[in-house]
Amino acid sequence: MTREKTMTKDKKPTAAGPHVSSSHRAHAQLREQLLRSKFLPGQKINEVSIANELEISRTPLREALNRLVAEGLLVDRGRGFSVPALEPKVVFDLFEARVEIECATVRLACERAEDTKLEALSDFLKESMAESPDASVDRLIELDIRFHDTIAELAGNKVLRQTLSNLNDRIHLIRWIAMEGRRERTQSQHREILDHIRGGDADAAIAAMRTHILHRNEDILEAIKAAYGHVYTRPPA
Amino acid sequence: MTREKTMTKDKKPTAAGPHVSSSHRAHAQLREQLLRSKFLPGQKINEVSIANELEISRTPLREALNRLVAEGLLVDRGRGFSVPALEPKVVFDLFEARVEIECATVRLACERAEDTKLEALSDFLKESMAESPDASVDRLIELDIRFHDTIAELAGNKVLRQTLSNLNDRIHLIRWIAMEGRRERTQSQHREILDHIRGGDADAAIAAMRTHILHRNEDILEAIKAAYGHVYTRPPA
DNA sequence: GCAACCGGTGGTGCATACAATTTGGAATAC
DNA sequence: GTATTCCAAATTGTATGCACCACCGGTTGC
Repeated sequence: MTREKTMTKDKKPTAAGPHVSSSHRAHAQLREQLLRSKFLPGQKINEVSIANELEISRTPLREALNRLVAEGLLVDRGRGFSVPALEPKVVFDLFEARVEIECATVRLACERAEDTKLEALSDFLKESMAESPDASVDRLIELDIRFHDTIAELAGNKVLRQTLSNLNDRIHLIRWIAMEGRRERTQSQHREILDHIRGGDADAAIAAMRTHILHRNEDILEAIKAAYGHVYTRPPA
Repeated sequence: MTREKTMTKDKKPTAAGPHVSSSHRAHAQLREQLLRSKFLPGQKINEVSIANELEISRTPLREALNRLVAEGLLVDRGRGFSVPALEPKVVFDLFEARVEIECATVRLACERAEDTKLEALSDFLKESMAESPDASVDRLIELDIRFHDTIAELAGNKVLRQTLSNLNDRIHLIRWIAMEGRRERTQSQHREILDHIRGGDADAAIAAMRTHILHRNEDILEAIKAAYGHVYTRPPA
């Protein structure tokens, strides 16, 4: 340990906010790192090293790890934790679940979305399209997430929105991989979906959403393969 | 504390199995108690008293609590945990999410269910109907859960199945309340849904499922009210 | 050479200690 | 009687210590 034996007051070195607990920070940071694939699929989690890195003790760290397990971002191995492996069947299931819930969500959004919010979303899409040609993949994913999350918000169901958010976290890497080579398609499909919502044509919106989301098993499998290639050739950073 | 200061070996007093960790047991037991409404909605969780009751220390207990928070069975209050309140809007959202996902699931089950499994489910329903007239509400809920979970199993998507399981946990009390006075209806509706699945008529199966699940806001609101009445007049046991 | 022991080392699961903060209530003032 | 202040007890968040266990390299026996 590089820290003093007993610390008096140093809860949140970064800023002087209203105090965020160590376990909450650990949860947020680890979630971020997992989305960014800082850890390899299937890799075992070493609590001591991560605790040192985050400069906290193992107790709050383990609380964060337990939450991440419940969220499906980590796996409980009976003794210790690990990063979920990229099993094709599981990834299929995740994408299938996402498609179904996302479709139900656009349908609800068609019924409930207020016009002003739809206009705001339209504006957002316009800006996204202007920016997208030379944006980084990270940025594209960010825009993509924002679009879908906004629709979930318009649907007005927090449970569905939260569920989708969780599913998206769990397939973040695959979505990231698949985003390359789909920059254009993504944006125009978003436009199409939104237009159907604005037109109140739920069936068309659902159909567009269904084709928009990665759904063919071959596509998903290809993305999984590319993900392995990406993850195992990345600089250790 | 009633226990000795240092304990040597007493991990699982009940049996001599392959050792289940304290936090896992705590998670399972607390989940059970939460489903059975041992704690009132909105009630604060006292870690010390529960730790004593479960005869474990606060460390594994808090790990279990953190998992339950991620599962939506508890709420994080910044300082400490509490049981979610019975807010109508949230309950609506939970039921709506359940309906949507359950419908998507029957559709998949229609496409994928093997005939032998469908026969088994049919047999199960037959037994249920024989038993149901004089079964306890607990038993009825158990049968109900089993029916729906089997359909999710037939759909062959573990993520959807797990998601449904979680949603059902979170509305367990309301379902329990609503079950009274629906004993007959429930069974015949199950029969109807299954028959549609066997007939391969996805649309009919979905329609039946939609009407089967509590979906009218008035019905849900009424169940919420009854739940309050039930919960606040229960013997402390 | 290979299999079976075995000492040690790293890592996890859990109990406990402790500081900080909140809560409850008694004592006091008005 | 009500409001206020202040102290003690209760409660949470986190660090630390320890016991147990899995793994691993080496040594021994065959």
